[in-house]
Amino acid sequence: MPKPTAQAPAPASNGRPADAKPGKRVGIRDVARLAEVSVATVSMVLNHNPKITAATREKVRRVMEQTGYQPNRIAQSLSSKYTRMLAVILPTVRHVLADPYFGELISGICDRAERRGHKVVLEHAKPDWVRDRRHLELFDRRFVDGALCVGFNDHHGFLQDFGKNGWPMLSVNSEFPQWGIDHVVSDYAGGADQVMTYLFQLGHRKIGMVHGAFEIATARVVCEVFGQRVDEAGLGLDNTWLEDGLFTEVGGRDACERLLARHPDITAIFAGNDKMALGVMHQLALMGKRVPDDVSVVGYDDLQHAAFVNPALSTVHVPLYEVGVRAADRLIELIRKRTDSVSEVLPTHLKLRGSTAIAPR
Amino acid sequence: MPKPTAQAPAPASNGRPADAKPGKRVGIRDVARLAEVSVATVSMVLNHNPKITAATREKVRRVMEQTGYQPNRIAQSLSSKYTRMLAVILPTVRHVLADPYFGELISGICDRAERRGHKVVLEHAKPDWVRDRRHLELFDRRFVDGALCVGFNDHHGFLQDFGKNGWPMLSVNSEFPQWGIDHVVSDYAGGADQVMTYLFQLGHRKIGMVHGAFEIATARVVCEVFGQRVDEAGLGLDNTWLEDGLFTEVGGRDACERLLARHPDITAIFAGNDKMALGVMHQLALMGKRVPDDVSVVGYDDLQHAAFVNPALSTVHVPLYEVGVRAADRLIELIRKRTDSVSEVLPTHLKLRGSTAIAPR
DNA sequence: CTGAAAGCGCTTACAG
DNA sequence: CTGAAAGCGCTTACAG
Repeated sequence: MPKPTAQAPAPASNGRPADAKPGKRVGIRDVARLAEVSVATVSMVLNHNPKITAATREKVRRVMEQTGYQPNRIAQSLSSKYTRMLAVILPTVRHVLADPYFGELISGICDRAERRGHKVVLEHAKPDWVRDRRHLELFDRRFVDGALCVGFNDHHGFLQDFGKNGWPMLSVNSEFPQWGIDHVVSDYAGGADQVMTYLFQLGHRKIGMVHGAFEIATARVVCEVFGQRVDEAGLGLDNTWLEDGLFTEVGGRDACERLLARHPDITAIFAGNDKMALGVMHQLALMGKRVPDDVSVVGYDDLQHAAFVNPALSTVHVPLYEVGVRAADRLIELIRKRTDSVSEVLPTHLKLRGSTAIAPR
Repeated sequence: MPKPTAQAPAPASNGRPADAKPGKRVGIRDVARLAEVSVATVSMVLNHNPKITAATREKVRRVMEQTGYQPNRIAQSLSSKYTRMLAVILPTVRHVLADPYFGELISGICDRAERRGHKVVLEHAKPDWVRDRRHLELFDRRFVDGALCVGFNDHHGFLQDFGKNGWPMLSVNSEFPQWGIDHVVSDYAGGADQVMTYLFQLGHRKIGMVHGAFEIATARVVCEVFGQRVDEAGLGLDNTWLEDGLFTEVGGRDACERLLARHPDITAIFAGNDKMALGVMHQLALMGKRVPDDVSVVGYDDLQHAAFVNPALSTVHVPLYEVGVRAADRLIELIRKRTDSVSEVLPTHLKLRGSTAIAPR
């Protein structure tokens, strides 16, 4: 195995210029001295203050480069208003971090935060964490400038605490109209509407809905759209065509079983997320129903996985990564007071694959 | 929907005591004044300095409680040596954050870090991030006190930079003997050994190995154990019984196909991780082989998922969450100089489920 | 056991 | 356009 070369010529990028006192990191005053300007000037160069001449700026820049100077961000934060840190707060669901839904959102958040010079700290909102008001401590003790909350529901009343205390917080891909919380979400109603239009076009009239928990606003929205479209079409489908699938594979499977027991003539099932849709497909296979020949299945989310099942799942594409990106952007604007309220909706669209077909007969 | 009560009696935990100047947060000097001690004393109470009398401590504590005082951690960090932040550095693999392997590790890290008063910041080691030496900036600019690296391999030479600069860093569940990097890992050799012993006991003699990439030390180790045990047993299995499965489902599937094309009489397949094992099982089903009647399959990792496939996967349990916990613990010790070198190995053990059985014939 | 003072390394008015 | 000085909110020797 090739041994790595022990030492590259090593530029002064380790923070110790040849001409600095040994054992001492180079600070802003070293740079000022070497560049023959004041520390205020160096600071202004650092902060892209337009008052500085191009010439001075270059002179200072050169010294910073030569000395490998890196501003101490702790000192910067103490003097300035910002920490340039964002918190991502997650609920304590087992394996949140192993869930592609969260993975996509967080990836988007991290990438954009990084690009805009912010770091991301991860927090789990455990019951005692909230009880001890650690969520406020995040701001009170100046850990972060803002927070992004992902995956919470109506039972998480603590979300209101941020706004009450004037701290920038954004809910990511879930909304809380009852609490007036800023948010960046995707268009769940629009996606559901497209699904219904599409199923009608295919001739489906006996449509079941497997929904997620109603404490989640977006789940309610999807159900409302379902109910509305079904009523408008005069299909006469009552509540027995809706089942709670708990947002899980197993829940979806069981919901499907109940649905078919009641309505063996069902020709299409709309699931509130892809996980439940996979559970539904699993159950249909067990019951000897072919997808899509006998029953069409539509999911919601468009997780990576959904394209690789058999048949590939028709679903609503939710731009999770992009939602994360926009959320980071908007939170930073909120922090800088470039805006004082965020309510952004990103479009969703139908992703047609193999699990849907014309209604039988 | 029940409206949340608008306002609880609200203790002074919002950081603004009734008797403080309005608009000003309570600081250490306010506490000192109200408690009739010096700021030094308050600071010492804050830091559990044993020199402080119980009486004084209580007096100060009471004032802190009444005023809702929270120390500004930016100021604390500037004055002290520590930021109490840890970085978790991840490779740029698409969907790292949606991978249960990483999810478990990171959960362990976050939980323990939190318990020990540390926050976790997430970093993606993109090529240009490393090129711009942002990994060193993490320390140079005092973002964190230490770093935990997860999921890297022999191509990631930048891992050596931390040690060269004296920054605390730990590799989590991967090791780099060639670079002498501190690590907390699980016992891959031991697990592989148990698998081989078990397969021999079941009477298997024609055993195939689907391994992961060799730039990962643990993958090499598993293969070495496989080769060694097979040689010791005098089975005469050459390299044609090994196939690279790329650590993915699809890779495992393809590797299985190649293996069976060459050795149709194979009775057991050992896969280097669960993902590949699932791919193997998938392929076996396609080829009309029954698991475990015709071919036994063993995985490695024991991801949540492995217990829920059909038949449930026999695999090596890797205590990922616990590895994360220990890594956080040891890193903090490294930071506090309680130790100066970490090389910890957590035990693995066989988890027997339905995918293994006595060799046919 | 406690206090007065210096200092951590920056930014930000305020002068010039 | 640049500089001298105060200040951010703590901790840490150093006296007493």
